[in-house]
Amino acid sequence: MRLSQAGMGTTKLNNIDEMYPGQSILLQTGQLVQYGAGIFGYGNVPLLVRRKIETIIQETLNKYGCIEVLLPTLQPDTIWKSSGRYEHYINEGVMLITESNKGTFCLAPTAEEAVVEFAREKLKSYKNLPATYYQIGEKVRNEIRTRGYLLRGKTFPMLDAYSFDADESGMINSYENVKQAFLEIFEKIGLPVIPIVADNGAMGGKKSEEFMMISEQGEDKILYDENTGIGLNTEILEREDYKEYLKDEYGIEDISNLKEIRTMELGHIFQLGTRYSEMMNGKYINQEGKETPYYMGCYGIGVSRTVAALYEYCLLNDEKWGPSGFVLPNNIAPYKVQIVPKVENEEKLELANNIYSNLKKNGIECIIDDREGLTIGSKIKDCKILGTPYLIVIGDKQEGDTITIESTKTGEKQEIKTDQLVNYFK
RNA sequence: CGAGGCGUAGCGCAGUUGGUAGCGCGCGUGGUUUGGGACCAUGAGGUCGCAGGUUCGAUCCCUGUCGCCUCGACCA
Repeated sequence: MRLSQAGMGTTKLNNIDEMYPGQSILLQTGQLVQYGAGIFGYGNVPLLVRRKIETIIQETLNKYGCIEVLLPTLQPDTIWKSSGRYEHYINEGVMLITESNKGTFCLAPTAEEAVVEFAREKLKSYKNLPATYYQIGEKVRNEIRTRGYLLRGKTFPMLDAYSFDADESGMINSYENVKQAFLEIFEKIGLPVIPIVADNGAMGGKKSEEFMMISEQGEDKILYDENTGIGLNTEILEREDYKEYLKDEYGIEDISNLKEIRTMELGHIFQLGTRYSEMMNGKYINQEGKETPYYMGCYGIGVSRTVAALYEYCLLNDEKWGPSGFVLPNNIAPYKVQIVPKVENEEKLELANNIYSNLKKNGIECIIDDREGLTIGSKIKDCKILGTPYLIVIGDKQEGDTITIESTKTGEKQEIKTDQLVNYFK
C-alpha cells in the first residue's frame, strides 16, 4: 500500500479517550469512521486485521471438523413467526425489521431459525450426524445502549456456530470440541482469554461458558481464581439454584477463593439440548425410523469485539507521548513492514521503491510511505499509528545494499543485505 | 427508559455578559528543511446540530426537537 493513497487522517493525536485509547486513536486517525451510535466503517488496516482474525477462526474451526456456510442477514419474518420468537424480539426492541411491498423482513440478530431451516433439509438421518455448521456474518441488534465503539455496536460481524447431534452425549462431545477450537483461536490471535461459567439464562439448556479477556475496559464482572483457573460470571450468583448449577454441571463446590475482576466477553458457548429443535421442528430420523429432535449447541465469537480487544491490548503507551499507536502481532499485522524513504533523494526513493515492489512480488505485504513534505520522524510515528511491526528507513544513514530493520515493538535493530530481505520476512 | 454531559472547519478545542466567529493539527500554493511529532509566508474550508420564540439584531437568552458520549436498567 502506498501511504500517499491511503487517506490517513490527522496524525497528531489529541485528547485521546482515556477509557478506550486504542479505538479512540483509530477513530481520530480515520482508520475507523463513525456513522452513528454503534455503527462504524473500517479503513484498510483495521479491515485487514479483522480478515486475519476471521481467517484464524475459519482455519481452526475447519481443523476441528466444522463446516462453513453462510446464512442471510436479511430474513423473511415467517421463519421468526414460526419459531415463536418474533414477538419476543420485537417487543424487546432487539430486532429491526424492514417493510416492503413483498412483506416484512427481519435483520437477524442471531441465526438459530435460519440454521435449523438450513439443517432440516440436509441432516435428515442419524447417518448425517453429528454436524457443526458455522458462519461469519453480519448481525444486527438494536442495542438499547451501545458502548465502547466496536465493543458493543448495532451491526457487527459475528462467528456463530451450531452443532447438531443425535443425543445428549453427542452434544457434549460437540460442545467440548468447539470449546477446544475456541481456546486455540484466541491463543493464535494472541489474546489471553479464559473460559468461565456463565448463566445459560434465556437460552435454556445445560452448560454455558463465556470466553473472557481480563480487562478493565470490559463490561462484565467475574469471580476468578488464577491458581485453579476456576471462574464464573457474577450473574450466576443471582440464581436461586446457583450452588446446584455449579456443582452439577461444572463440578465446582468451593468458590470462596475467587476474586472479582472485570472482563470483556469475546465468546460464548451453550448446550441447548432439544429446546430449539423442538420449537423449530428440527428433526432427524433415528435408527428405529422415528422422528427425533436434534440435540443442539450454539457458539459465538464477537469478531469486531475481538478486533477492538486486540487493538486495545496491543496499544503502545509511549513515555513521552502517552497512547501513541499500536504494535500488531506478527501473525495478525496485515502489513509486515513499513518502508520510510527520504523522498527528496531520488536514489533513496528508487531503492525504497525497488524494495517495495520486490517484497510485494514475493507475497510480503508492505507499506511504503511515499508522502511528500513530511520529516522522517513524523513518518516513523505514523508507522506506529498503523501498528506495522517492522520499520525500514531509507535515508541518509542507509548505505550501499545494507538496510536496517527495526522492530517497532522492541526498538531492536538489525542490519541486513537487501537481497536477504524477502527471506527475513518469509 | 432513568441520571448526567456534549453538539462551533476533516480531527481536537476556544469564544462571543446578544452586533453573523477564532486557535492547534490536517489540507492547497511558494520557499527553507529532513533519522524520531520541522519552520516561514500565503490560501481554501463554517447558514456555530435543527426548528420555533424573545429582540432592531441570536451561534450566545428561552422553548422544543434531533444527534452523540458516560453511568444505570438491559444484553441469544
